Amino acid sequence: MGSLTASSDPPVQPSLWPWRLQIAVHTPAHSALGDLLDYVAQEALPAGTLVRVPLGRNEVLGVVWGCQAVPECGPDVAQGIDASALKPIIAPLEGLTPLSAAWRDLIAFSARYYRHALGEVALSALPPQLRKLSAAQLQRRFNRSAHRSEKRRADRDPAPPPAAPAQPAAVRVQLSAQQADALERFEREDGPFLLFGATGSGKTEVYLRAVERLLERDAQAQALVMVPEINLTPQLEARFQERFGADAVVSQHSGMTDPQRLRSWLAAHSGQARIVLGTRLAVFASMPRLALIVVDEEHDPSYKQQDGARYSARDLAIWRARREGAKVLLGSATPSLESWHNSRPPSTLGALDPGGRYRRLPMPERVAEAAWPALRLIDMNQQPAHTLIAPALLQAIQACIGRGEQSMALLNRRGYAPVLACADCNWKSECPHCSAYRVFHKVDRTLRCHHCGYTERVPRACPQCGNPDIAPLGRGTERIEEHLAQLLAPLQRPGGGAVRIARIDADTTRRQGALQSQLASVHAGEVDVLIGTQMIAKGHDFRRITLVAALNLDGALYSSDFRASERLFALLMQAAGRAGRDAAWLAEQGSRAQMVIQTHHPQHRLFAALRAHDYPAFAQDQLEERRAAGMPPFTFQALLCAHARTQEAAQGFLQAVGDATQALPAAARVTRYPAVPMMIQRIANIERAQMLVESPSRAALQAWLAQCQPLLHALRRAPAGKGVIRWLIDVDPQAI
DNA sequence: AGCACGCCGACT
DNA sequence: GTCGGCGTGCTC
Repeated sequence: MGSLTASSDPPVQPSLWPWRLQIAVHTPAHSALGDLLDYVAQEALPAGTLVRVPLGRNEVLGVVWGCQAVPECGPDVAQGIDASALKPIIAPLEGLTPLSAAWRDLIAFSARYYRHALGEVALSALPPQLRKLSAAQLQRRFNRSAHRSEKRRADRDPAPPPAAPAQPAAVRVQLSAQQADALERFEREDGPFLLFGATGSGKTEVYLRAVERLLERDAQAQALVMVPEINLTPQLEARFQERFGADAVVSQHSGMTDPQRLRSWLAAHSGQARIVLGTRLAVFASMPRLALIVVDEEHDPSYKQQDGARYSARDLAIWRARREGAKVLLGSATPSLESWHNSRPPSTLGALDPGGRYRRLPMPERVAEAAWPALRLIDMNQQPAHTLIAPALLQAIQACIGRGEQSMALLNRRGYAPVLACADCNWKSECPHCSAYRVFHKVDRTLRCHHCGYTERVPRACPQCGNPDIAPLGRGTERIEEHLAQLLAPLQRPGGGAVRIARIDADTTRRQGALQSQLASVHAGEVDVLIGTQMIAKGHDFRRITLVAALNLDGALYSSDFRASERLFALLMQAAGRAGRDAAWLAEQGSRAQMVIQTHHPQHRLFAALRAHDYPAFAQDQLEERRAAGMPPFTFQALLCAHARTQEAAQGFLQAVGDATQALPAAARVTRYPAVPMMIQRIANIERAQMLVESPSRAALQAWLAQCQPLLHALRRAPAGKGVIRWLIDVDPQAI
């Protein structure tokens, strides 16, 4: 290991090297390694420097977090580690500005708040190639990207950075009064802001103008714009590039190739990219001159990372904006109840309530007089059992087709049917590895487990009793597609020819670019009826759809998940927004957009609020319920989860941890519930259990979690941890 | 997380 | 007789 010393001076024992560094490397919280590992170096390195270091038998990437001269740090900085055993670093990555203190603070906060190891958060926030490539390969990439930006600068000659709008002002749409208002308040007041804008009210234009003014005002400022899903980045990217030029905008999301990600990361890190567009992972983008963060569709659950390092990109965006003195703008037609509550005006909760910390910017009207669709509920209790599509809905679809208009049907399951069952012996298509049914996919005649991926061909007869009569139960997108095709087969389109039905869901869009091309064919009018999952309700601007139908989204209404109705309302509002976007065209057609919902609970208050497109009424209702029941946002939650060989081991471990926490000083203000199996108890033969903890005080919950973590490590080693594979903590869980 | 070491089943 | 399964332990 001494062979890598940089100079040719007589060799000095590494243990005598004058600098000691604390370095974050990729070690997850459950690995029981400390947050920072100590190394020695011959030269001082500033915090934020990326370095290669030896770890075990490997060479890994690390981020310098601290650096002291050895005489100053004393003998016991690395507790329990013999100072002479410290290894020397291999080398810093040359040609890269160190990561800023603000970036490191964001990482440190995220690690602390979500109870992850610092290094795990830091290293997973960096582009993968930084970790994977050798030093020489990286050097080449750095040089190339520096070269590119230099060339670009030279080309643009004489050229200050690309702040000037690429699009002439005359072409730009005029702002509506409410857009101008919102923008003016955004400029004048301090944030965070919640842009509460109806679907079609022109939120995107407000984002564009906010970014534009920022870039005009400050020749170096950078803006971060986040969207919930990869699918939504291309269209947004197109709009931003049209406005600001292709060079100014880069994207960051997990659908990009590794080289693309490295390039865009470097462009943002160097300050050369003025605008970063991305999904939740972009919240960690290194942006030295960050001045504005936009979180579009802030209510979307996708902002919460659900596996690995769990974090809420929306909440981190708020924190980051405050730390960096940037403005932050959350936008939604159906804000999360948290954000709605945080933006409440003073005194909604009583005379002493000072109101929320956010400013609410309302934009209630849709632009260009896009009308709201008329809402029609179909009571499925009045229909024969197992009706897939009620006659009234079918007639509406037929009428639509007759007028040459498009319709769209939403349901929440892909595949043909969620279960296959034997009528005789009660066999069901359970997954052998998970506590879930395998879904019947008719297209390729398979049974597929949507949790572990286990796939088999559909058996010819019941595997249990040999009965050949096995039947699908319930409905998925494939089945509705087939059913509608049968129902509509006799019908001719106005121009002649059969009705054209298309299906869009995770199965039809698996291929790269498949979604884009399918959407394009809908736009081109090559489709009469579109069937799909929630995917088609999000953000896509269908101009010619006049009928939106929700077939079976009911389950959410009386679900055990207290957030289910909030999500359903958002989905239905979003879906309603898909209909009748092109008002002029509608008027010309002499028709009106409509939304049809099949439901078993037509009396539910959610529908009354939806009919009036009255989100505030719905939110108030929900918030009162949540307050009475002591649920978020009036209380703060976390989940302790354990994965184990057996359910008993998983629950036993959590219970033991829970019992041990009783003695903790922080236990007083925290309510702890018993360990229970997770919603899907077993996935890929791993049993999962969880324990909910709750407190009216965020700080109390944080203190409790901080004290609990050492117990998790200790008990994992004790008899109580026998059979436990891993544990994890989920702060502010999405679903419980 | 990686990656070794280490102790038990079906194969050249 | 070995190749290889993943359980357990270690990394500054």
